[in-house]
Amino acid sequence: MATTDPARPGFALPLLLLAGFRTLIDDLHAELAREGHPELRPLHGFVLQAVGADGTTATELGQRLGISKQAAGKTVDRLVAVGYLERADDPSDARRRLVRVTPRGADGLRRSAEIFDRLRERWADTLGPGRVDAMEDDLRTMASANWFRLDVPGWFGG
Amino acid sequence: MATTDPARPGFALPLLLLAGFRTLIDDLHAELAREGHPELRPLHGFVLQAVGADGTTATELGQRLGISKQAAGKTVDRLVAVGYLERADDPSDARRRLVRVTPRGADGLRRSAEIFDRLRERWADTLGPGRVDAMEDDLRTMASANWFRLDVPGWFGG
DNA sequence: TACGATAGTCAACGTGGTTGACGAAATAGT
DNA sequence: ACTATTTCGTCAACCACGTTGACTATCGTA
Repeated sequence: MATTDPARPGFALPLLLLAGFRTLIDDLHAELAREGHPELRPLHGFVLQAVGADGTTATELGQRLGISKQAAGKTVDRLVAVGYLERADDPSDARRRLVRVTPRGADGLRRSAEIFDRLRERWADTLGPGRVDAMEDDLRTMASANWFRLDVPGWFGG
Repeated sequence: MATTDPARPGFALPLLLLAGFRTLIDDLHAELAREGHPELRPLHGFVLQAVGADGTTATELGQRLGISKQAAGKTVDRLVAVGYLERADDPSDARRRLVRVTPRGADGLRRSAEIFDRLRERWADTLGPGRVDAMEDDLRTMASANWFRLDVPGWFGG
């Protein structure tokens, strides 16, 4: 049974996790901007990922992201406006409007994956062998459940 | 020089850091709600912390939080409305409006610190000795800079 | 065929952020 | 002592992201 070390206050842990997340995301977008994607916002990458290679619909996207279909629809609107997503009619169901990643969106997605890999290597090189693996494993243990919930702005604000 | 392990894709790390942060904050607010503070939102705790025991002004708060004075003022308005902050005139400077934590706000702050300590102990008990310390140390190494920037909703969204 | 379920959109609203403009008060400079 | 500048707070307009409720169009089925 651990007891609270005054030098290790509990509130530091969430702050550090947030700072780590933020550092990675900021580094990603700085590099993404250099590589021709300055309009991409942190949220957008997650949305593109959730749309996936096969495309989806706004309602399904909302379910994947843990937000309402209306919110998903509005987010798709914005991504369409900046050229990362496109809409198409579904010939087999006139109610549905397919949402697909454009070539530009796919390029951003591919570069994001590469940049994240490079950033992880940088962390691994700096921290030493096994440390990033251990961090990931520990986080997987403690945070098992709520993975793909990306309603961050509304969740944090309220 | 590390190279990318297909079983350890780089994009998992930020997701796990976010999930860890989110788990802690959700657990905190679930407990806070049980202890009589159901209105407190994730952002609010950080704002109360930034106001501090001595009080501050909207402009200074904005600087501490990394947001504009106008945004800080609006956030203070909302916290005043739910009874966690109060405003008072500064007798030595008629331009300034002092922002102070109310007794209710101080209670929420104190409980938050205790709950975070308990959550950290839970993590330490589950993960084993030294693991949380190591995680904190590693995150401090990698995320050194942008600690107290709490413009999360706008940063993430855009 | 008529009806219930589903997809998408519109409208109104709340929270959190931004910039620009402005008045009032403090401070600095002549 | 009187301007000139700076600073604090606020107002207004706007954007991003989320919510709920209502509505139309379409699909699938009893």
